[in-house]
Amino acid sequence: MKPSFIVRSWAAMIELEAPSTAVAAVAAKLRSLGIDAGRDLEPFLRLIKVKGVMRRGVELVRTEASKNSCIVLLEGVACWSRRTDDGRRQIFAFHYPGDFCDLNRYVLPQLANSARILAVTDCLIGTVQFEHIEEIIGRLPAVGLALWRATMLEASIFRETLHNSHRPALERVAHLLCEQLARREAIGLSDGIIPLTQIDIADATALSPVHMNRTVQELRKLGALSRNTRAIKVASRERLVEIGRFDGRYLNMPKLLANWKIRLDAWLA
Amino acid sequence: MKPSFIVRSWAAMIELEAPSTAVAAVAAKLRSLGIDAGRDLEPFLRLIKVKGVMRRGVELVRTEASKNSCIVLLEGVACWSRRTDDGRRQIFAFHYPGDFCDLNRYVLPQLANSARILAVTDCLIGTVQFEHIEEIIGRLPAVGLALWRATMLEASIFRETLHNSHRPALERVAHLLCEQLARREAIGLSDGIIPLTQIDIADATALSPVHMNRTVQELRKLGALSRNTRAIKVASRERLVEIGRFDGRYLNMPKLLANWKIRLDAWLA
DNA sequence: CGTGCTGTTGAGGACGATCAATGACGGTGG
DNA sequence: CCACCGTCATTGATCGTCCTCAACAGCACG
Repeated sequence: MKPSFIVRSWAAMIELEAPSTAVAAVAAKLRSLGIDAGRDLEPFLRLIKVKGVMRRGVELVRTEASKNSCIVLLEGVACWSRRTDDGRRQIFAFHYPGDFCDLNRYVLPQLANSARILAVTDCLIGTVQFEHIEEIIGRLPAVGLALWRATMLEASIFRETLHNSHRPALERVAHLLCEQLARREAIGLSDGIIPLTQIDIADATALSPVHMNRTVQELRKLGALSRNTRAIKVASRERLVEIGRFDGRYLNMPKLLANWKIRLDAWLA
Repeated sequence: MKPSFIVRSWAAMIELEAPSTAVAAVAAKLRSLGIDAGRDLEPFLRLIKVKGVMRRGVELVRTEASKNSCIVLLEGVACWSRRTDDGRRQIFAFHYPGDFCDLNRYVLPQLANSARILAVTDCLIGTVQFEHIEEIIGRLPAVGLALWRATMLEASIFRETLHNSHRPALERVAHLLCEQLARREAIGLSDGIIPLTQIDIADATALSPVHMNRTVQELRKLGALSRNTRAIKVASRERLVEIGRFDGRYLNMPKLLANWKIRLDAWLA
């Protein structure tokens, strides 16, 4: 990620040289939440201030000055994590461009807890002031509902993760990778590469790195992941969906998933 | 639960003979979400229609007629569950009086999925029409924010459950019981009895009933649960909190938890 | 050209699942 | 009142998935 477009100005995002992919990702996300592209989208985009690049591994700290704002991821991958009792890192969910990383703080600030937002890769982030959110919700109620939906979608992902987390390692990892693949495709990242280390995935599935590695090898052997690279690259989406018994409807992206083969069992029972 | 107070009328809840404990529970819940008791509370309570008693084990079905409404639990215990691939029941969360069981359907109806609301004990339920929610949110924005908070609180519980679900059985069960205890105390149920079967708890912790039983026995041996009854009865809250390393701040009940001994580690790190 | 992180492999051990059987309790109907 | 039945609780034995420890290889980085 070249830092050429980093601007710390407080001017509006769309007036800046924020990468077009970032703007597109945020717009795609908002549209999927029901924001009217013609009327409400632009006013909201104008609230996003580009903050800058955060290096991989650092916490997306909220400085004292920006305590009353929340973070929008513009480029890269972040995660919502916490330390477990034994000092391990647990990853609740990954964030992709267009995601609001800590919108929960707007709704329940007193709950601000031990969770941390970490940059999993180098990240470009923006912020939105709480007061601006409050103002636009009052002015455009549809935006309020869209933000509510954004948090509900996150809850839906938590639920699915919870469901997934008590399944055997192979299915578990396959399912997680399916989700990441779908969410990346939803914002135009369709190269099939999932830019996470095996350790990242281990922390997100609560598997040991060792067993994670064996599981990845198994997925490669089964033809779901590519064998030609150290990176996590999906070789066969169908295979992965099948292994993970992935039913992506919890992600609220009907159009995208129309192209996917999806299990129907649970919905017909 | 005597059916004497069952009224299927559409008159407002507080004008009915809904048990006072139910009204108190709903009111307590709403107040904890930031509803102004003097101004916004009563208008909201008036929207709740008492529906009737559901027997233990049945699904809290939404009839066609009430498709556009959501369920408020008034008495008893319900759960949000799903069938796993192998036919097992998985419980995501329990519901107590005052909880909105499916408010998510109001926000993201298209996501209405394979999840089911089941009565874990006999339940008294009420409903609120979506149109009434929409109306009151428009009129009293504070109610809208409170409902958003309600869904966020649920998400917070999911997150904690996710965190908890990768710990050893003993801690896991102790933590779950702590949560149920706290949530019951919050609505005035302070007898220390948790009206769940070991099978219910097994389904909520993804443990086998056999191992669940051994864990319960261990908790009894450790003095956390009472040995004098078949029921799950807490003998020592302190012991249970200690074993489960329970930090209840994710529940958003600061006043209640002031009496609890709570771990501070994660918050100071 | 080391230094650190990530990926990879082997061996042993633990936690919890599974199978199977029995006991205890509550409700139902004769 | 008692016999019956279903659900829940309890116990023992075996087995499997995944963790842990330990060591090493490969790649990226300064």
